Amino acid sequence: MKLIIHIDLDSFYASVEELRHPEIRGKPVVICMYSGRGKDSGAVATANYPARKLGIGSGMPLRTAKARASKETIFLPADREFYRKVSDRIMVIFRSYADSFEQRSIDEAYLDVSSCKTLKSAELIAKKIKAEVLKKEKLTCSAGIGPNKLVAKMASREQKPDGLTIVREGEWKKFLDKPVDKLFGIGPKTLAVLQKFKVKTIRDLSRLDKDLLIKEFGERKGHLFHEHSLGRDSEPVSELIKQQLSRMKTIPKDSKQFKEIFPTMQSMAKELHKNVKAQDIKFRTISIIMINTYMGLKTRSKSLPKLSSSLKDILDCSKELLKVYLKENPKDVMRRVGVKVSSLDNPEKQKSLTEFRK
DNA sequence: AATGATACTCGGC
DNA sequence: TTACGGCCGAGTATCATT
Repeated sequence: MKLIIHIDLDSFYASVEELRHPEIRGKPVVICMYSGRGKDSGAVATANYPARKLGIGSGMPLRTAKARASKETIFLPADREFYRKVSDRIMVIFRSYADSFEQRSIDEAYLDVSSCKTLKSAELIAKKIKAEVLKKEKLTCSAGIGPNKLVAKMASREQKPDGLTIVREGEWKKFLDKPVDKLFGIGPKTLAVLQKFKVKTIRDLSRLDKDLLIKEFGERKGHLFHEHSLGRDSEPVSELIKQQLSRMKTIPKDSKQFKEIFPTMQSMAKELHKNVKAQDIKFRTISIIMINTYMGLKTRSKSLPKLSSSLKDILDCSKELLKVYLKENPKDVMRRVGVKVSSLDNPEKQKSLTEFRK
């Protein structure tokens, strides 16, 4: 029998800041991503629980968050390099308890612990992990245990913060009455389509004809939505190999002129290249990403004849792509721009290839 | 028919 | 003009090449 643990850190960024600045502990704390345009331009990355009580949440424009804030609410800029270091140490702990391991994001991971055989011993592992993270890093996490990744993930969301929720095989029915957009993978776009078919709950989705789902969402997604609505998931827990790296930034002011846009793109290319070097990655495809004033996303990309790791390739290519784009779309006014490398060949990939051969 | 390149959508944190 | 970050990965459509 499969036994999967999903575990994530509770309001991670905010919790880390509360540790660094003991004087703000217990107050509402909002971690922000600033765009650099004026002092209230940006969005909320994480809000701690006292801030959530005020109605402040992730993804919210800073304006809105400030309007809802109390006098004592603390706003801090996100310091992702620092959070990354804390995360790396915690992931080492998580990994040490797993047969196989999959880090999903900076604060979240799946652990396959099937070798424990019993639910009881899986529960013990989860408790041990939580205790070790609390002792070593003074942070709490919420964990879910289930027979597959989907159920484990849904379970971990049940009790937060500092929760531990077990969902046994056959207990999926607990989730059936929840609104369908609580199902992992269903966002606003999918919800809008499902509403046409009067689907409100996960149960409604499970009763919808599978062929209809495939017709609406395509083969792969349709199948997945059907399986997920029934609490089924056959995805293995396995190390993710990096597919792409990118950097983006809001430009100082909206513009359609190359000379005002390119400097930001250039500095993103340099930042990106630092990461490429640090991780010893080679790439073949270079893309530019642009978001215009209507928040529409545009991308243009080009593949090189062979793998590269040079900054010059990134710079030359992005410069050319931007020039061509602006020439072809002279009316498009840009707000944010970024650079991405993909079609990677990195050391992780080499490792898994060797694994495969033996 | 398979593969690759490109542009775009969606969802999550 | 009253509106918003910076990432990540998976998937789809379409076209070109082989």
